[in-house]
Amino acid sequence: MKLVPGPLPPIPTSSSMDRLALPLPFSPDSLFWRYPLGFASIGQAQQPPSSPLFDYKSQLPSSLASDPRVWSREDVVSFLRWAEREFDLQPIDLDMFQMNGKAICLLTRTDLAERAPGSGDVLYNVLQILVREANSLQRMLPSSPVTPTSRHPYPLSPHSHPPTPNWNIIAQNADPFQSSHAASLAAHLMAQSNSVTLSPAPSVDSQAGSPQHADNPQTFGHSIFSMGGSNGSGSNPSDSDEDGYDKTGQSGSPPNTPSAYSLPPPLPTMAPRSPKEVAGSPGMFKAVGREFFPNESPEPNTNGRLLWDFLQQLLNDPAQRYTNYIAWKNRDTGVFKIVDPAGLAKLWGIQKNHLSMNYDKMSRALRYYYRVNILRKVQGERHCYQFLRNPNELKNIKNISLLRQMSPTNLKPPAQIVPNVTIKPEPVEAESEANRDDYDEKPTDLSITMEGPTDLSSSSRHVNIICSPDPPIPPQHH
DNA sequence: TACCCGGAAGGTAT
DNA sequence: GATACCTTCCGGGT
Repeated sequence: MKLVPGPLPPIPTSSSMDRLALPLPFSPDSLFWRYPLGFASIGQAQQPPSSPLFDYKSQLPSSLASDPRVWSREDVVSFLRWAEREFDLQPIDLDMFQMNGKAICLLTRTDLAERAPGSGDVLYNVLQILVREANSLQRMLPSSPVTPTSRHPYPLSPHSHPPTPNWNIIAQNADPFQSSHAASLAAHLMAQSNSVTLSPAPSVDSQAGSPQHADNPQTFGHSIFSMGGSNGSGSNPSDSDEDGYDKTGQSGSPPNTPSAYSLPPPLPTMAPRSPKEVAGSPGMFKAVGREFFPNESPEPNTNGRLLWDFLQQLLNDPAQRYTNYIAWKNRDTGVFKIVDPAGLAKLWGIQKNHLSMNYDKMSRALRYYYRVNILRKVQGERHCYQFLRNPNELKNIKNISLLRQMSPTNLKPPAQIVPNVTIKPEPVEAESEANRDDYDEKPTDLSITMEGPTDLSSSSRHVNIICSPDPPIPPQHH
């Protein structure tokens, strides 16, 4: 029986963080992926390395990396079993910890206590110490121009390491995002790192064979949102750990390969939008892009930086981890509902590095789409919108503004292809029918040849659609 | 109060 | 510099 690690300075917590940590698809993983500096360093970055490189680290199973944030799901299990033994903890329900190291590190003390009654504090403290030590070591590494955008599976050894961000700056000029700890964390880190760049998604193939994909067969590291939701259903943030890199810091994949973040396979990556996003990591995105999104892809890559594409990615997440935020009401007709407007806006804000994003602003962007016939509002239903364009079509239209002169294609594919995602909070069957009618009332361009699956909105399915230009129609708005 | 709308101005990237 | 695509702010309506 070891001494239980003593309490550490608490990291900021809030109900939002708690929410983030567990029930929401917006899992902590994404934050680490995007802001891999590590939350534990926030506010502590200026501190000297904390505890004496504590014993636990040396006593950890040899298979475990020193930095718990790089642990895979299996590593987490190993750690928990080790902790059980080491600290004579009550048996831990491993099912409650179907997550990778990054995810478990983001759990609050309360979260851990809930998942491991009687042991949460111990686990929390051990993890915090490990994280802190890892941070300390990394701070001591020479800084590099590499943007913190990249993930940091760096080995803790100072002798071999991939590019390392300057950890010292993390705590400076913090400008907390008020609404939630997660957002605060994002704000902190983004303010320091300018790194909100979404990593490219590994190819589906790259994910194959990974045991963690059982519940999430298609992972693609994508946006922050694509990370496994820690909703208890086994989000698999750990995917990235095995697939994106190995723990030695060597990998065929770029270090920031977030394979843990799952979004539909052909989903585009979020390309850096600003030079500063890539300034620190020359070649990073190019390399990644080449790896995961080879040029042979016939599909224009919108990279998830466009709102409609972003929404599509969330809607079409194979694991349906974002249905707490946005979900199809009728996938066939392109009708979806924003289940959590504020949360979705937050995600979008993080995606775009606009931390003050809210639903009001995001909805303004959605209304912008009215003009170009990408979206329309489902009348009478709050937070319900309808895609008027197939995503493939959109991606193949170089100039979206041209859509102003094009009527919606109004695809209405056979309904049997893709099961609709039902919105959990409220039954929508009747609404779906209503929406279908609503959909039908629009002038419909049927001059479309569809081959293969006729999923209107699934960007994860390659639907070859030949769209003939539609006769101009009067703008629906304006 | 929240949602919804759309004008206007501005920012950033291409 | 032009353009696209928002972002931000706002006044107003429901």
